[in-house]
Parts: sequence; C-alpha cells; structure tokens
Amino acid sequence: MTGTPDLRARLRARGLRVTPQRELVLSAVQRLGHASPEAICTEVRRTAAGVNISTIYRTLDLLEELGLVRHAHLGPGAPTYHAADEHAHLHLVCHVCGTVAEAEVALAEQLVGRVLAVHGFEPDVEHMAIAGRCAQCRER
Amino acid sequence: MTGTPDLRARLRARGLRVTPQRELVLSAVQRLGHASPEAICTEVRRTAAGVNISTIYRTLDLLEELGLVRHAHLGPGAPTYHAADEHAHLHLVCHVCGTVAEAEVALAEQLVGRVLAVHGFEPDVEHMAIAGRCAQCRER
DNA sequence: CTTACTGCAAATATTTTGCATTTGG
DNA sequence: CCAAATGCAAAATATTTGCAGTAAG
Repeated sequence: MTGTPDLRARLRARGLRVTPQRELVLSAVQRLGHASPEAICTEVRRTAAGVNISTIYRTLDLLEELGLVRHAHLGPGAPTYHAADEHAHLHLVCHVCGTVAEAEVALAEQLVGRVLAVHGFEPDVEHMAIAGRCAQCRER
Repeated sequence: MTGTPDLRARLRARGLRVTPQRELVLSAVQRLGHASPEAICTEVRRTAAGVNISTIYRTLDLLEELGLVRHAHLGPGAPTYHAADEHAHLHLVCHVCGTVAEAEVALAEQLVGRVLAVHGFEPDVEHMAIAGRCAQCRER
C-alpha cells in the first residue's frame, strides 16, 4: 500500500549506497512513464548536469534487480523502462507507423494459461511486446 | 503448391537482378531455419568465400520485402530470420536460461481476436516473441 | 553498354568495461 | 578511512552508408 516502493530501504537492505544518481534515475523513470536509456539520461541531466550514460545503464540494471523498474523490448534497438509499480500492461507496436499502444493484460489470459498448460512455460506478459498493424494503418 | 516461392520470378517482376549472393542468402536461411544475420553470413561463406556482411543485411531486407523471409525479435540484439513458407509459430524465450521454444499460433487465438476487437490492432503472431520462464527454470 | 549490385572501409548507434577518482556511511 | 559508485575514455557489438569497381541483363 506504500505507492512507490522505497529505494533507500531496498538499497540498505543489500548494503548498497544511496546516491543522488540512483534517486535521479528512478524519479526520471517514474516521471517519463516509458523511456529509453538515452531519454532517461537526457531527463536526468535536466536536473544534474554531469551524469554519465554508463551510470544510467548501470543504475537501470540495479533498479531492475531491486524490482523498482522493468523493461520491455518494443522492437529493434531501444529497450523501454518504466516503474515497476505501474499497473501491468501489454504493448502493441505498429510496425507500419511505429506507434506504441497499451492494452490490458487480461486480453492475454487464455494465452498465458494455455502456454503454461501445454509447455510448462510461464509467460511474462509485461515484458512481451506485440507487433502488428494498428487500426489506422489497417484502413489504408 | 510450389513449395518454395520463386526468387527469380519475384526479382524479375520488379526489374531486379538475380545474383549468386541473393540465391545463397535465401538458401542459407531455408537451411538454417532460424538464424541471425551473423550466422547466415557464416553459412553463406561456407559456399562462397568473399560475401560481405553488409550484403547479407541488404539482401535480408530485400528478401523480406519480397515476402520470402521473415524476422522475429527474440530478445535484445540479434533478430532471427527464417523462410516465410515455414509454418507460423510463436517463440517462447526463457529469460533465465535463454532457450527458445516454438509453440503453435493457435494458442494465441483469443489474444489475437480480442486485441483486434478491442483495439482494432491486428497482431502479427509470427513476429511476436514471448518472454518468460521455461519449465526447467521454474522448478528451481 | 547501362546501372544495379557488391565489397570495402568508415560512420553510426548502442551498450559494456577497465581504471583512476570521488564519496557515502 | 575504505569499499562502493561514478566519470571518462576506450572497447565491443550490431547495423548502416558512401563510393568505386564489378557484373547482370
């Protein structure tokens, strides 16, 4: 019920340090919603100038290990990071126009159940991007 | 009913040229089943030495445009190419051990229908990789 | 012959790594 | 103080592009 999980607590629980960079990266991810490492870096630098891109990458990995952020692959290249406390959602990526829409995970209910039953494989729906053609691009 | 669609015919229909490289790349993709551009390059070179990696990339793009090959993103980095005439399948990628399994597209039936109904978005199941944990990794 | 295609090398883009310096606790 | 974290620059990876020479039709 605490809304945002506590960065400080999780770091201390592991004997890791609370640094301004870590707080800045987490808050940038929360503010941006969905973003690439590059975009997160730009956002962080609006507040603190010198932060290095390699610190962004290391920090995102760490935050993901701590369960505070998650990433999804929406296509080639740029992974997208978002706060872990956001409600889970599917990503619909149009491979014509490139737009990304979100959809309820409930839509994948049967898929998840069947894949688990048939293959013993437990799908991670939050991480899964679905490619296809969006409504607008289908009309043409 | 022709089994493999005809490369030559499709190239000529567009006024493009039939080159040994194009034939080699297509046959390598058909032989390998699933492969990254790098792996395809290696396979092609077993037959013809000097073929350049940039030709592989250019040729794969072309073959995809012609509808002879398809690619799927199974994770970060390497896209995987396969012949377009193979039967469609889903990819199950374990993000613990990295193994890739195939699953019937029928498992995604409801997902496809619902996403189309609710969002007007037409999922491309062949292109969609599903991340998760495989049976073996779940047991631990 | 004409120009599409290829090989090559260099440019991009993205992420990772080694190491010296800084800094949280 | 001291190990952990950062900044920086270089390396590693993956893909793209410009251009001059080659070859398909």
